[in-house]
Amino acid sequence: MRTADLTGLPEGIPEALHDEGIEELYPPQDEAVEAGLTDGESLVAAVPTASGKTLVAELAMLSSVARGGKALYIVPLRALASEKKAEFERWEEYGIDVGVSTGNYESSGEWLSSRDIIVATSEKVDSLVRNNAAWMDQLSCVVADEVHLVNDRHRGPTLEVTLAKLRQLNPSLQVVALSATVGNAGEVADWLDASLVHSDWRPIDLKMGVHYGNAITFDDGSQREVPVGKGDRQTPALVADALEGDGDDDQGSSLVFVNSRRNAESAARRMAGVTEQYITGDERSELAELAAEIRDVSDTETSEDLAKAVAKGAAFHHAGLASEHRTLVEDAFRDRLIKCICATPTLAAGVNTPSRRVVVRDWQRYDGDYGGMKPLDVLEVHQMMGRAGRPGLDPYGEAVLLSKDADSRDELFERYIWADAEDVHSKLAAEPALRTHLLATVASGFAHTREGLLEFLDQTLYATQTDDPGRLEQVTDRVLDYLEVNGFIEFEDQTIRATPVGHTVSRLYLDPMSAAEIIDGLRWAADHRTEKLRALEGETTSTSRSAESEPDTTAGFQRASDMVAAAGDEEGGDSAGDDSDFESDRTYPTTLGLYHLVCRTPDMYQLYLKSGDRDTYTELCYEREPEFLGRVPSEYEDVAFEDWLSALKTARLLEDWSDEVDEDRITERYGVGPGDIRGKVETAEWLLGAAERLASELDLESVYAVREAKMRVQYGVNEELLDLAGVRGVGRKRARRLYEAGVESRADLREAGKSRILAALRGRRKTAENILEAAGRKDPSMDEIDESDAPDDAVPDDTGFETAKERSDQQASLGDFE
DNA sequence: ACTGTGTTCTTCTAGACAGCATGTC
DNA sequence: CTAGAAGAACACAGT
Repeated sequence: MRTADLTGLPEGIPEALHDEGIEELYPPQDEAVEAGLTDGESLVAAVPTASGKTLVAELAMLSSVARGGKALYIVPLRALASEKKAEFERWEEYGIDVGVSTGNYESSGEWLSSRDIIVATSEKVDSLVRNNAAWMDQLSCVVADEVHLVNDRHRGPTLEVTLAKLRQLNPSLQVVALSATVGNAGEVADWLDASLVHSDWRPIDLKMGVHYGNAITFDDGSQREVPVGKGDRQTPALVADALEGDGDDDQGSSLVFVNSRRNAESAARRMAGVTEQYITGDERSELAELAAEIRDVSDTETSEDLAKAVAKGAAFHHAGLASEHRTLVEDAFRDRLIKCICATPTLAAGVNTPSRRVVVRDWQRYDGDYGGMKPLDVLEVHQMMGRAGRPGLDPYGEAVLLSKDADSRDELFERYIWADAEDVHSKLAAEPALRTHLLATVASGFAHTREGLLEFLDQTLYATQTDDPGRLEQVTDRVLDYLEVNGFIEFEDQTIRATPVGHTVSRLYLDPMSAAEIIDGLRWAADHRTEKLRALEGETTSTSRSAESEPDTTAGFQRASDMVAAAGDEEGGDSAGDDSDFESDRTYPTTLGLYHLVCRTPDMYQLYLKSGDRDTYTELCYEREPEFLGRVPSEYEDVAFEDWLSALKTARLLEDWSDEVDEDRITERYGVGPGDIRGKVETAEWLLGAAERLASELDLESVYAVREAKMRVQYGVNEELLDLAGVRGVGRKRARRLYEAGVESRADLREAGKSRILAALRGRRKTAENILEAAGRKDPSMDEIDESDAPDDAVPDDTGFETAKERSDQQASLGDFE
């Protein structure tokens, strides 16, 4: 079918498609339209990546909007949300408004109700449903991208439940599910009452093969000679070969998939030696600029290593990178500046980065539960291989697996090249999944009885797949029991109701188990407050940081210790008995205690204990025993002790971060990348926010301590900098510099001498002006201000509460400010 | 003394969603 | 039982 003949789309769109060069629909797209895609019919499209799935989605959404509806596009990753948004925004000139909603980003401007197309992650959609977002019932079309993720143990159930809820809200909803080619796409289609388009067609040919000896053998029987130099260097040979091209061909980029971060980094280092020989003079200087940008992102070893590789035209890519790093690398690869990326599976599922050649170097990955190296799923390998072939650049894409002997070559053909992808299976019956979703289902009124819940669950993929409905019932009963025991729901005859806390937990998007842990911890703290404060007071260890000085901080910001008197006659303080008048300047619970509390929650992904860590953190555990909220498990008897230590390690990372320890040092100390720090901090921020909310709802005096802990991770600063760091344009480093220069608060920013401020900001006039403006200064202009006019006493020594060591720590961390 | 090469031993392991509420003198 | 690569540490031979 020709795009010009499409009907039911908003005016001008068929012509616009034509102008984009899309004159004819691809066969699978054609099939989709035949199946009623533009008439509001539901559809499951199981087709390879890059075979025009997005257009299928667009046709459905646009026609739905043309009929006066509203469309939702569900993505699995935040990064994909912004990618899709950018793509859909080209319809804005035809009157289509696009909005995004993810945890960390929401479209500016009008509220989402006014948008025609909304892009969101599945969790965000779930959350919006829980919070009864106003526009939910206006939806007429929902697109679920990468629907095969229902197979995912952790995140699959969310997608599944969310789709079920959306369909229950609007039974005539058009559901368009986009999936990779999976074994049982038909089952998914049955579940969604949708027709199925199943196809292996792709616009660019994909040749899959195995490299063994001195040649690649492809699935079409052809061979390509790729001699390997001595020393078993298959990957470099393949990367070099792709760059040689076929003469008239364009230089070919390569994507190399490996199974660990370390392997990605070391492979990139080696590939840099190859790509280096194929870059032109112009490219070299562009790459040098890019390398400088990368160094700018973060001042860590990871960043430095990446910059070094990039300068030579190669890069690595994994979740330890800061997201800015990832974007820089992905963009430069798409612009053909970077010739080779060595990546962990992040890249296979992430944003679109097509490549001439894909090398799947490692097809096994360590799996602790499995007990060794586990072969990757066919689906996963297919997704990696599907990245081969750049539209408009390559005549075909090549995906190559590596083997060292003839046997494994045959095995690889068998296992991955000739094989169909596995079936997807709902993971909904797992207890952790049901814990959250049953509570949410009750709390947001989708069901009020046990039978109602089971009826609702009957609309999920799990129900269409299972032949043992009893199992779901069993787990449901166990979970309901758990939820009742923990006070999140209550039974009244046959009806189930969410308690007020239950409602809050559901809306906060917490795993009920996390909420229970947090509530227990905070209550425990209330009960043991005096006793623990005494213990802490008796100590003179180096941990007394939070016991200092007057808070000259934000208005309305109260110390927990200020609350003691007020709390004296309240419930929370009572259990401490007659001791409630115990005086202390110390904040309780401490930040470490709170960080540990949220770190041992199932919503936090903990750091691994490496060799030696066990001893280090066991020692730390005894040292700071009074700070922990709840009983400390026994080192010798408790199996949970390991986990508890991992949580402690994670909590320590957060403590370092909020003690202004330099990023570089943190990455080194904990063996993580800059991206990991950001991730942990973000999660902690969210969980502490939730804890704050719970504490205030349960009338626990620890709200203020929790709030302080949250703000300190959020900005990554000590308490005295909280006010400054709240100013836009002032981060942890600038805040510390300003403070050291005697500018200690937002008010000081408005009043202090400009030359002093300018000097503290290293003479950056523009940033100084922006900051002053953000702080609300009337005359932010830095014209004619000379930083050298700053008075000599620019660094008043009023930070006496710090130990000498901490101080030098901080200064070391500031030395590299830039 | 320095350097290159081979051998053994230790170490370590992918990814990433979510709340809330907006600001100022 | 259901791992294997990287890199450090070490040993040794050649110059």
